[in-house]
Amino acid sequence: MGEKILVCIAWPYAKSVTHVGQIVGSILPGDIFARYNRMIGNDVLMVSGSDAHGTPITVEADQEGVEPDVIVERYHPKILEVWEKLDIQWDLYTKTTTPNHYAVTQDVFLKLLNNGYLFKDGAIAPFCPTDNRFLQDRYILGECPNCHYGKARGDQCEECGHLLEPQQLMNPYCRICGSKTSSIEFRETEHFYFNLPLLQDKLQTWLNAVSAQWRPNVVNFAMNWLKEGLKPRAITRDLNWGVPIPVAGFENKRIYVWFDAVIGYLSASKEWAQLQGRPEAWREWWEVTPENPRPSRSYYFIGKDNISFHAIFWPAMLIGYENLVLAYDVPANEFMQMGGHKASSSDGNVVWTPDALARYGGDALRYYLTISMPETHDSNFSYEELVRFNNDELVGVFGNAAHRVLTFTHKNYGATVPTPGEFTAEDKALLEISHNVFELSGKAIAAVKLREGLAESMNAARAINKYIDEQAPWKVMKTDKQRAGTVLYTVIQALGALRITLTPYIPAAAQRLHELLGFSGLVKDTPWQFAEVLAGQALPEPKPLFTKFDPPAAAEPETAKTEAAK
RNA sequence: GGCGACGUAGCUCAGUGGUAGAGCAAAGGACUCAUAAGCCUUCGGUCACUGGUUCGAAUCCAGUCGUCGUCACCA
Repeated sequence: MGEKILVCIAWPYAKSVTHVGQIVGSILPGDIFARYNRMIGNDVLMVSGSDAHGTPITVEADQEGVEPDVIVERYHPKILEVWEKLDIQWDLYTKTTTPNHYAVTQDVFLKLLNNGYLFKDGAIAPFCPTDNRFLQDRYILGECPNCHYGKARGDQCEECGHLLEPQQLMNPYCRICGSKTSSIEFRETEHFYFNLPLLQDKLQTWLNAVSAQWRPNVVNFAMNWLKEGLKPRAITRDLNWGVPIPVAGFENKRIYVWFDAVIGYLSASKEWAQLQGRPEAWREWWEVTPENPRPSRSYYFIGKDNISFHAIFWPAMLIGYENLVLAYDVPANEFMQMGGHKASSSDGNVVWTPDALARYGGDALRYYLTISMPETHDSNFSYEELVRFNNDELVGVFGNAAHRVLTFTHKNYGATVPTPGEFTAEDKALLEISHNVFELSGKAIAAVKLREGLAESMNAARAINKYIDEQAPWKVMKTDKQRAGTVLYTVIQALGALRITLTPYIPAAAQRLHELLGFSGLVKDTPWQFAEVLAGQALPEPKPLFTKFDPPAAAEPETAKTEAAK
């Protein structure tokens, strides 16, 4: 058995069906990485789920006049459908409303409390007498003291961008009841704080040791945060939606979402273990012991907005809990813009994943999103580019290489893999490429350079087309059928290699090629290594691997705003 | 405003001290097995700008401009 690999993927809000920016930023890179690791024989546990406790969900629930759980239960099943169509191979995709997650969150809370990392402190918070509840900053509106915009929020004025404290707002009022007659009060309340300064040194030591290979934006961001000095951070709120606080006197408060969401990685691992019928199995990935100081390599696939939570707060929580494995790498991606502008679901400037899937399917979407993955800087989504990459590269380069050879073999060699004769230098060169692509692409994927890993396979596909043109088996066959058969055999070996190396990227297409080459079983369970396609192996009737698409109509908007999809 | 990442051919991007690269787009050519796909050739860049270090800078340093993120109640 190989190494234990823990693939943790950022938890999407359960208030939409996910947009392609979320897919390209964390879901897809995690899936590609996990699939590769399974194929090289590593023992992968890949988990995530829907985050139910985010503020946007309570805002939406308040607007609709329903319980937050109604919003969650509306979207969670739709999200599961998206994973199905996108071929995301989870070990478990759960949600933060499970009893298990509540229990694990409370356990972490109590452990940190007992270990001395939490403390209580008073705070002054805005309170609405009409609704009889404390208000979060963004539930308060008022006049901005800076630009005098009338609907500034308690945390920030959207008009001038000024960061605000609720007390600074002029004529503040409650966003829920809208009452301007009963003025907002500022009442005393009490909360638990996570004493991050106590963990500063241990965090620094850990980061210094582990981050040498991390992406520069992640390392610099985290290091800078530590350099400025950590401050205690409140982890409870005056809310009624979230994980209850397991301490007497705090019945009307909840653990705040940023604290419980990251615990999801641990709670999901435990839930997975229970579902396996091996409730202790999660320890194999998580539990640090003297004999096993690094039970697994854990990777956190997130967007750049999430670096502080995964490179600072969550590691601090794990250190405070003791004996749980810390991140091995946090390969945060930059953002994918939409039509040249920042993606924003509130502005409608997003492409919903189900829309993109309905139009072009999983292969084309996965391929395009990988090609344009924002690994080093922001990228940009457009349907036009998606169609172009599908037509030029999937259809034209890879699909064509497979189809031209398989149809030719089918017509002229009795639908079996021809028996090769002597190999020429050119044959050996292509066979060498077919062997090397495993190491070249694998090395890139292992280093989480996923675009590069895909490029290695596509370079091999280009080499196939070049070789076919140079060898011209349709010409050679007229005088030397044995020689032309050797050429076809050679190309089929190269296709056999690509059906494996492309599996993490476009699993459905790779499976189709697997079958077109006469194999049974699942290519995703095939080891990541060269395997000969044996001479004499029967080949089924060839079919094109991919479908060509018409370019999208020019007038068509780049971002769909279908209410139904959301 | 502070901090960080990024800014390279029309487009998407690689390249972190030694004579500027790939794919696509564009132009031309040879071929015909293939979803008129594929192959070959050509065209195309004062590497955001200014200054500095160096024998030598896309690459290191400083500043400027632009994009994005973050700054502790968005996650």
